[in-house]
Amino acid sequence: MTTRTAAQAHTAARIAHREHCVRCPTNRMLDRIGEKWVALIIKELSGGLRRYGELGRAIPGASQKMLTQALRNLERDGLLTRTVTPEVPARVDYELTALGHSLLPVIQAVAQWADQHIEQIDSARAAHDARGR
Amino acid sequence: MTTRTAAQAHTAARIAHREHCVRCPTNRMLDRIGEKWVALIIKELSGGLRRYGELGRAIPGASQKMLTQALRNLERDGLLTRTVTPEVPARVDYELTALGHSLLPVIQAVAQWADQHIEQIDSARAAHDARGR
DNA sequence: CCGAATCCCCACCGATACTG
DNA sequence: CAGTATCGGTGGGGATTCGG
Repeated sequence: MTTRTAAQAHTAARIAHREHCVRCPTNRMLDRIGEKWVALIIKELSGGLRRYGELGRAIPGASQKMLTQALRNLERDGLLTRTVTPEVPARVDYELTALGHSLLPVIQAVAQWADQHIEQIDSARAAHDARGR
Repeated sequence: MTTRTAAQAHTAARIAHREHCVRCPTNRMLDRIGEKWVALIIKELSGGLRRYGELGRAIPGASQKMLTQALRNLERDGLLTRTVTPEVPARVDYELTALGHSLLPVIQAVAQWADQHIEQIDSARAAHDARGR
């Protein structure tokens, strides 16, 4: 296409640039940590090795599918290990790696900030909603 | 329904419990921070007051719609202020509040961890993919 | 007991066009 | 300049069922 609108050219440039933004380490990790149930899994695993069923019971909100998916992603990224013990019934244990442990302080920093400021956020939101409508 | 399967009862219990998980401050903040473009907006705003267009140019990946949506959510939570100056052409400035500034160290902690460990994660993922298939 | 596989919905996000 | 309105595609995530 030799002819295209300015809007299209602008859109193309934005799409190209988005690749960089999305691949930036900070955003990649925020995406990963922000995934559903990931933070809870890491926190639960910080107490040591856990069986699949234990995790499921510790995090009742997660469906089996989501729990498995999150665990697989974390395993893929080298944040935890998955150990299958072929006995009957089957037994699968999950445990944080060194890399996974190194992530704990970060998550705890977020948790601490959240606990300290959640009331401010709630009241700010309430005030904003009350004024706006 | 006086009669329902054990599976249904279990599901109902999980749904009820999920309410607690989702409302936990840590997860709420992770959801908020993990939202698209939020981290980038905060980082950009850490340099001081910015106009809407400046933010748009600084974050070329975000569409107007997403940028506006994210800004409105952050304003609602009291993390930034939105100031309209009625001149021609229109001018709207965004600026972090004290609460918003207090979030900066947390985001930087995540960013720092990501920068330091992104290579480990990439190599772990590459190794995992190479083995698995 | 630990998943894999399947179906399905709707929430999110992007593109485009229009307004004050 | 700074949005709002609207439409459409996509995929995340939940329920359910089947296998080892």
